[in-house]
Amino acid sequence: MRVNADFFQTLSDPTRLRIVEAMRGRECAVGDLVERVAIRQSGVSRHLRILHDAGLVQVRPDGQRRLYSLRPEPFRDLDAWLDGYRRHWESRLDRLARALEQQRAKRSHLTEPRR
Amino acid sequence: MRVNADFFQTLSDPTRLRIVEAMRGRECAVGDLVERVAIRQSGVSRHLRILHDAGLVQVRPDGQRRLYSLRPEPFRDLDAWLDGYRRHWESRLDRLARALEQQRAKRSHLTEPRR
DNA sequence: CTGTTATATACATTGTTATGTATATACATG
DNA sequence: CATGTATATACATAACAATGTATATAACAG
Repeated sequence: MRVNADFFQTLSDPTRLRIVEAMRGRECAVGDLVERVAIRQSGVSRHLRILHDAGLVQVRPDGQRRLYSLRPEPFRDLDAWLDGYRRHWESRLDRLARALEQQRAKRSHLTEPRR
Repeated sequence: MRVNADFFQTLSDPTRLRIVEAMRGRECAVGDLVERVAIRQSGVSRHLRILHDAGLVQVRPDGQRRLYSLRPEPFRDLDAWLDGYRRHWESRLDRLARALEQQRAKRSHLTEPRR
């Protein structure tokens, strides 16, 4: 999915955004989410429907439950969309330097960027 | 500004998103934007008001015109918000490798002032 | 088959939002 | 000051979105 107004629209509801954040890194049944956000089950199901139609989540049946999880693509797409704005706040080099710094602890054999 | 539902809400209108994208990298007067998006001047002014209230744009008077431009912070904040989801699609190392590749071509140009 | 649990959907309601028209304000120019 | 240009805002309208209640579907347990 490409990033457009509909994508932002999907994340523009507070309850729906809470659902997305609750799903970060884990698979959730509808009932799990009802406990975490302050609305009725019907509301959660509707939000999940919207998220699914928008391609943000995927579903997998598990007995009588349905396990929802985030799909990676939309987030990757949002990251790509942000690329067009990155130069507003830092040069790619700065960004790279920061990434390198974060990385250094784990991987010391990476090439220095400039030189 | 932290990234919350209101932030996404601000970008969730197609016209408003077109305005943001039209302002990418350049300062625009209201009249400039009227030419680019298909609504009346009053509508553009209202959208700019919303973008300004949300902290996405800044204004600078220039005679009888008002020059709008994007503020960097919200985009930086969105990038930081995305951090929490990055591991869904690639490791930081993959990300770094891609950044390095993109950087290689432009590197000398960006660092020229320091040599 | 019956009762129970999990999830989805139809409907009504209420609140919000985008837009155009009309008007106001602010600055510029002569 | 008078006129023109650029931008902002008030108001009315029409479309949309989120929610709860009630109900439907589907799977499971016995």
